[in-house]
Amino acid sequence: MQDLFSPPADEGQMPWERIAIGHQACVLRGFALRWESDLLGQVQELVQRAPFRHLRTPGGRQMQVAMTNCGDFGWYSDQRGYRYTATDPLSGQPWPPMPPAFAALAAQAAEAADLPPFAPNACLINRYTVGTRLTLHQDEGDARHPIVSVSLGLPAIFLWGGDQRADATQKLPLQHGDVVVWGGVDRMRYHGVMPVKEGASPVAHPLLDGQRINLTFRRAS
DNA sequence: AAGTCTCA
DNA sequence: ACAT
Repeated sequence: MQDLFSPPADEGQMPWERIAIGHQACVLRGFALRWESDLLGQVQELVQRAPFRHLRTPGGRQMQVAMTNCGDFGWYSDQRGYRYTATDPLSGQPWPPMPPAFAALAAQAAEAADLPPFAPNACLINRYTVGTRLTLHQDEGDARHPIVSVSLGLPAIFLWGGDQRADATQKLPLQHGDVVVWGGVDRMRYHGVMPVKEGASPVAHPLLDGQRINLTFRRAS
């Protein structure tokens, strides 16, 4: 078993690139590639304990993105509103614990983004099938800590907006292994995902067959 | 408004 | 623009 907190031996073969998208926000292209095997294996196990499901927004609409969580808290939404829960309302059981490799990736991404030490206690796992989108929104949770967002599988166009919903948006192409980090003054910026287009999966894996999987790390409180 | 529809 |  490999030490999850040490870089793999072939780290030099997996370069990444940092692109600024704000004062305290950036895209880390390819940053998650060296965790690919761990991430996919762990997500498969997590989903058996806490399956993907379509949540309802307070407006009563069903979300296109299917979601589940791991960690001490999970993001949840229903007609009563958004909140973080310690247990999965579907099972009544605590959300599955956050795998050490997840926490390590999130911490190292925040460090690579020149943000203060980050220890997430919530990981939202999103599944986008072809045609699925996510409209502009702000991430809840403790805004003193950043958001780390990991893209796996099909590519997507990330919408990166401002502090107001009506602010102009940039379209950022995200590929398998890319990580977006936003904190500090950029923590509450609106963001979303354009409808995911059909395509060939960049990696042969059941989880990524015709799908995009996104991991979003944060501190709920 | 973490959604969907309609119009220009 | 619109609703729960």
